[in-house]
Amino acid sequence: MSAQARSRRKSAAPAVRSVAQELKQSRPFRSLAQEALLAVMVTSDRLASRLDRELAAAGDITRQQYNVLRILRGAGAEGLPTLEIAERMIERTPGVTRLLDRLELKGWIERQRSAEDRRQVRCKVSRSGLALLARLDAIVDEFDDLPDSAFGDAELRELIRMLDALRALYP
Amino acid sequence: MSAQARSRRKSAAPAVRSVAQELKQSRPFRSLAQEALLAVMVTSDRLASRLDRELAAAGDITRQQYNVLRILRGAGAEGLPTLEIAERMIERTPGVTRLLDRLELKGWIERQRSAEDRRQVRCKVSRSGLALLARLDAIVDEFDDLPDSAFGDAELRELIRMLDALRALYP
DNA sequence: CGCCGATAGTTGACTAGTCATGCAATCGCG
DNA sequence: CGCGATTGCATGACTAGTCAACTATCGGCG
Repeated sequence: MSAQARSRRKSAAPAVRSVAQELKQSRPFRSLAQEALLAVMVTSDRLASRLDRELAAAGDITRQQYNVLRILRGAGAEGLPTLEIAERMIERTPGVTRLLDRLELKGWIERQRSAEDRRQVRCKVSRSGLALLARLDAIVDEFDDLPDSAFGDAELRELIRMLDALRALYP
Repeated sequence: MSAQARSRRKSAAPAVRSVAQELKQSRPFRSLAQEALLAVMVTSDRLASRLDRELAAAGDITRQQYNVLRILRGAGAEGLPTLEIAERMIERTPGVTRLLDRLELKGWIERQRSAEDRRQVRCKVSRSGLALLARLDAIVDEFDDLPDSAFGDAELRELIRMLDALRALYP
């Protein structure tokens, strides 16, 4: 199958810039592998900061805070203990504790020590947190689905496969 | 060309885990596009934190500090003004100023107000900074070239192309 | 029962990135 | 020439992520 299958480009094409150009890098890359790794990281940064801006504009919330709210919504009425949230975020606990502090301050979550195991702190989305999520979901969905218009399914699968394989190289 | 051309897998395969598995995510993704975006970000995080650990172990330095040192080495004996460094890092100035503060404290760079334009601060790698870089380059090169053993050139080119195209969607 | 190790979280001290502000040096234009 | 706009950084106040150390609770075992 052709490389650029169905990449319908916009009228005034937004110019596909290479990683080297984005970085104003003078010298070329040592290897294709190096360029690929850098491309992954630069692309990720761009995606993340774009989403950060949209979320901040729409709901004065950060991406990580949004993620925690979604995780908690998914967990239902009983909520989740702190460490469980940390695991799903692939992040160390201390950061999560403080992130939850901020979420609680803004009134988007509620926390209370578990009765069965008093070491645990159960966290759940508040009513206003759910309302916020409802507003934000549309924005995030639109953001997430943008590639569908420019890539075919086969291409996306290929991209995902390569990224999964790449991760497997760095355990 | 076949999808998994020459992916020589190791004997006891390191198990290719999907993004969903990494995240302990219960529900599947809404779209392939969403999965791809998440794969980019999760993979980037993994790569970055792996490299972070190796650099910290080898030279008590962070990835960003290492990047600045490399940029300055590339700039030669005259060094670069602060804002120029910031541009090449795709980062806002305040962060760079403070990063340079820390680099100077550790003795890896030297700074001084430019004579021609006294608003500028010229930064250059110190002798000890160069020595550090020499030690670290081997480590980073090895890290960067790892994918060469698992991917073919055509695959890497394809990956890079898709990531470039993806970035173009989020200007 | 009582103590000891494991588990759940919090706190402190860093690095880093972001925005808003402030200030000094330089440029440009009348 | 001089004065206002621009440029180049620095500082302050946040969010976030990391490691190390500490507290409180639970569970199991003698």
